[in-house]
Amino acid sequence: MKKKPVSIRNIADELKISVTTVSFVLNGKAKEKHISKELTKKVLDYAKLINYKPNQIAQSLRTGKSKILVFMVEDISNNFFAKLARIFEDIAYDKGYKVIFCSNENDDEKSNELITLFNFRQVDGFVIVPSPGIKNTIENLIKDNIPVILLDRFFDGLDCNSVVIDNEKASFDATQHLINNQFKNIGYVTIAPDQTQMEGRLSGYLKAINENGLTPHTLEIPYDQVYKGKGKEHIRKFFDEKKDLDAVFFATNYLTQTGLEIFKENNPALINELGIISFDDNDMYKIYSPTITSVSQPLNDISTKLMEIMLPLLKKKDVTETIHKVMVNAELIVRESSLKRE
Amino acid sequence: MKKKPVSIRNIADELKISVTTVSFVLNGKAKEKHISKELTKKVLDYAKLINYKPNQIAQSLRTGKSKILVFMVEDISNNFFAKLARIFEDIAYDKGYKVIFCSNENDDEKSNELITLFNFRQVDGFVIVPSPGIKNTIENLIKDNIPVILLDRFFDGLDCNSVVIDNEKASFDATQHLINNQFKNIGYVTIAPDQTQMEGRLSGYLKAINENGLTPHTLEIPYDQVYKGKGKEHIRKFFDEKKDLDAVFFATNYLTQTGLEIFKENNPALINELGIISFDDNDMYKIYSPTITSVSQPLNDISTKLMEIMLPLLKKKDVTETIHKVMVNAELIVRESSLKRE
DNA sequence: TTGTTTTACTAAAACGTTTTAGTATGTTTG
DNA sequence: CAAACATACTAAAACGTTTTAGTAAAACAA
Repeated sequence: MKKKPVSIRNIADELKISVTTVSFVLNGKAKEKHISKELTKKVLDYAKLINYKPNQIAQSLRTGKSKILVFMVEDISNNFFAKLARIFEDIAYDKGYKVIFCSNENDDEKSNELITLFNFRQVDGFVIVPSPGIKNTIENLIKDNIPVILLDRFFDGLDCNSVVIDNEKASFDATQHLINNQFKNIGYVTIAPDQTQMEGRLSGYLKAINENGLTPHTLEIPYDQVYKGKGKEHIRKFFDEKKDLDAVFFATNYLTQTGLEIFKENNPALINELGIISFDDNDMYKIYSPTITSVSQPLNDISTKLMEIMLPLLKKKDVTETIHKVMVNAELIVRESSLKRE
Repeated sequence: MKKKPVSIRNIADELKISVTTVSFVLNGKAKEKHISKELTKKVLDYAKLINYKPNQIAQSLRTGKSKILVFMVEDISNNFFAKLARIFEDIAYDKGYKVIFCSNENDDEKSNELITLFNFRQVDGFVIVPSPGIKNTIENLIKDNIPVILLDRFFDGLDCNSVVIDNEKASFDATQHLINNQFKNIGYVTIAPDQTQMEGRLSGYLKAINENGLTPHTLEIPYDQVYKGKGKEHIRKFFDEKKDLDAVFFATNYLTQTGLEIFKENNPALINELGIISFDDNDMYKIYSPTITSVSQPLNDISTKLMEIMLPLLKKKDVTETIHKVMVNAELIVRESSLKRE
């Protein structure tokens, strides 16, 4: 049966000293607390011998720190978030933190529910890909002095740490790249741009289109339509109506996949003429026919940045002391689909 | 600044009763402990009013239960595992459990490290996709009476709960399907079959080949080669040497992607003649050209089964009382790549 | 009336730590 | 030679629960 793990008490009893002393030694405060070298060594040796590991729960209760971080994304099974999570996980474990992942489906109610749940269960910090309507909840977290970093998108007018990519620039560059490759009628398919990341992507596209004196062709699909699986119909209709498009820029990975599905069904030949760029990369894009050009977010940089901000934040008494708003650059991975082909 | 959350003590003080009474009421033991209806109602109402949420850490310390489950897979950013995780997460939260995901990279050392870490941090249960050499560690967990369910693969001769698919059947059916479609020289590309799931897949293939009087053509890539990125070279060499193959069955998702990459580079036309089946589905397979036939694992069934086994296990005093070894059937999703095309 | 049972509640211990506020020595210092 | 300080350690409280082992009063039984 389950054997009881050794406690600090066992060590104290065995060595006939107090738990206080053992605790001091184990926490590296031997010097500061004037514990003699010999005793310190004895404690350390014995602790090692019996393979003592502190009970994290007891530690948490006493210190108020759980050593747990929450990493809340839209959908953990989405390739982009999964990859991010994987890297974040590695760094966190290294630093002695556990990570709880969860998916909010970009839904406010679910977001609020999860945040409340975890906040009451005393997690130490949050990384959050926020759904559109939780500005208030985030504000309250900050008021409660809980470390929060927003990821992928943020709220205008809210002073909160964030790590995002420069969506406007990435989108501008991608669009300009299509234009440089002789595409003239470039469509843009997006979900409703009511969040900062989508707003940035749209304005980057429009800026490039305008600067080059071209005409914009945009399709904005309401978010609920996408989740109801109606996205495909909208996109199909868009292409039916815009017969003269020679290129299309999909603002998310999911939209690209839906778009490719439609091309395959309706007009397989088209795919080899049309210029195509996808926001967010996918392992399969490099082996598709044609290979698909994509805007790739630097996953490693993002995760590393998140931790660089989070770790000092966890130590602070006042999380509003310094706010970091980090913007990293995405990379355009040029493949066949964005080049004029004969 | 951070306001202290309300505790059971606040309720007791406010209502001028003991914490014991409050605790009883809050735990639904009012009846059993003879707390009067009126007082019970008063407590409940007041708790609701001040939005009391118990401190989980204190509960954990007292009860020895953390309400945390560990879900350890090979790589959480792998589509198959990510999807599984997502479903498991949902069910777990529903039941009041949090889930910590982690990736062991199919490496024994990393597996052992993570299991030790979490075991000492008193998690309530494990779902583990085991790396090849941790039979012993798993055995020890069971001896310590910790709930464990193995996922995707298991160990021969170890009495441990497990949820796996019927790999042999799935693989046999897939191979037979190729044969039924007039393919005669069917190659099989796998990583080293030293784990039960790979063993099953290989033997299913061989069985179908033998029953039909065909010749097997197998490539077994050692695991370390794959992780070193040498997988591609092995596969390329295999196809160079086996010019007469008319079909190929890839035993994992990753191998399929590598294979497609090679076809694309070496002989793009081939891909439209060759019979191709992939073990494990991918969102992109249905929009590839040709669409790729795959063996798809029933993610929902698997996650549901895991929870069905886990929940009662968490209540038991003796986890070896009943062992569940569940085998679910995979589904062959037939697409263009496995049909003879002209 | 006395004893037993039931009802309605509570005091205090326990979980395993950390930390505050000590004590009892020995060593300097003026 | 007393006062101050440094050294080496410890008792006990605290974190917020759950649970055991009660108690006091009311109800019932003989």
